[in-house]
Amino acid sequence: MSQERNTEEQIIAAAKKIFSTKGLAGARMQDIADEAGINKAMLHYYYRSKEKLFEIVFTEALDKLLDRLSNVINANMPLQDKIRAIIKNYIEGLIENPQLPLFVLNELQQQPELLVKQFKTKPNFPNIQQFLMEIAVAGEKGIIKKVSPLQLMLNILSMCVFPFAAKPLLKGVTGIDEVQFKLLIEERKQFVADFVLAAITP
Amino acid sequence: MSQERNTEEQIIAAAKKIFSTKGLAGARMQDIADEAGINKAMLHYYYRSKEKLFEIVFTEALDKLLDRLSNVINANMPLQDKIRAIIKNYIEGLIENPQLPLFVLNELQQQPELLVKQFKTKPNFPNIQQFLMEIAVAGEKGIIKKVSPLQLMLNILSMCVFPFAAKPLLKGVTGIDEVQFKLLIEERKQFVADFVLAAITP
DNA sequence: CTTTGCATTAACCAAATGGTTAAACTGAAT
DNA sequence: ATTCAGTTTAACCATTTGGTTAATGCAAAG
Repeated sequence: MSQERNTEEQIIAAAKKIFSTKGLAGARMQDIADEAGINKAMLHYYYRSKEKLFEIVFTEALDKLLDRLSNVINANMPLQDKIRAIIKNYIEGLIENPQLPLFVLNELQQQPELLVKQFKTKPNFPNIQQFLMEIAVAGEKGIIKKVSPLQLMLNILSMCVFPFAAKPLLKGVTGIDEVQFKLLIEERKQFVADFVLAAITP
Repeated sequence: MSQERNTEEQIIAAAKKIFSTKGLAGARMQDIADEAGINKAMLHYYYRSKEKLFEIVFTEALDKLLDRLSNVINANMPLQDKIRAIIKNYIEGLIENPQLPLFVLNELQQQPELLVKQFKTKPNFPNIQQFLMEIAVAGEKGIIKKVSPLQLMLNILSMCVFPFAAKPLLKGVTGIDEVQFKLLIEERKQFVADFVLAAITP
């Protein structure tokens, strides 16, 4: 009985929320239990330890970030269109999970091994090499300027992700509120795409 | 006697190192004491509490980030040159403090009030409005394309800062090592500047 | 030499925290 | 109705952690 939702799922949902806002070190098991509306002991009953629970949540988060890339990065379409698609797709994904990047980036800096673990269990990460090659080839063909593929990809990613990571700073420095922030992000899908294409069009 | 360096300074240096790598929640007072080579009680003797110590370190870090911007952002030179200067200057600053952005961004998300506090005590933060106006004017004059000044500034900042925040991810995904990473960053000063100018040149 | 004021340390403390345990509850199968 | 398995809870435990205290060290002033 109790809640209609499965307890395990509720725990994961709660853990996701708490971990992604407070981080591994800052999260308290009690917080997660409260958020899930259950007893603290349940957490250990279903998931042995804080670390185990964290790993599940983190892996899923990182997975979501990488999957979002994979979907478009190796699609079969002209490079320019693909770049537009990547940017649109990625920003839209981040709108749904605004605090994901900072969470993942931060935990990854403190435990880089987590990435290795991810690759071992989920080898379906985006085929970046192929995408980089595509950029190089397009450069040779004169479809776009000759540019360092890695640098270009880094630029694209940077412009998509950074605003979400810097949200509080951005709000504080410019004085914009939540509504304006969302508007800014919405505009950004178009702006960044135009920006990148303008930069690499010969 | 003891060490030649002032104890207070040693504490701050140690706290800076520990806080910026582990964050407020993850840092242990004992770690800081060990790093400084002193007794834990000394930390409380000189700085009342963990929070007080953290605030000093954090404020200094944020200050450094913002100051670095201020220096160039309102200089008196052609916009194109200024953009080049900002990018070069900012990336060089980050090379010296690679983990600063993630530290500041992360703590800022968990306690946005820290920004307000900063503004109260240090009103010398970069005059962004003026810079944005400059971009708008340059757009009107046809010196650069007409673009959203805020979006442009965000793009520039993103491309400078993000690679440092995403360092472990970048290393893990591309397989590059520390040397190659530094090379990549070094190249980036030029690349990002060219990229931006190409994007906004009419 | 003694005093004085700051610096330093070891020992200690209370609260918080991750984790455990044993008992109680629940609903289905016998 | 009883049993039985999985679920849930309250109470408890050991360790960690931020913080305190009382005693000691020590260099300069008297």
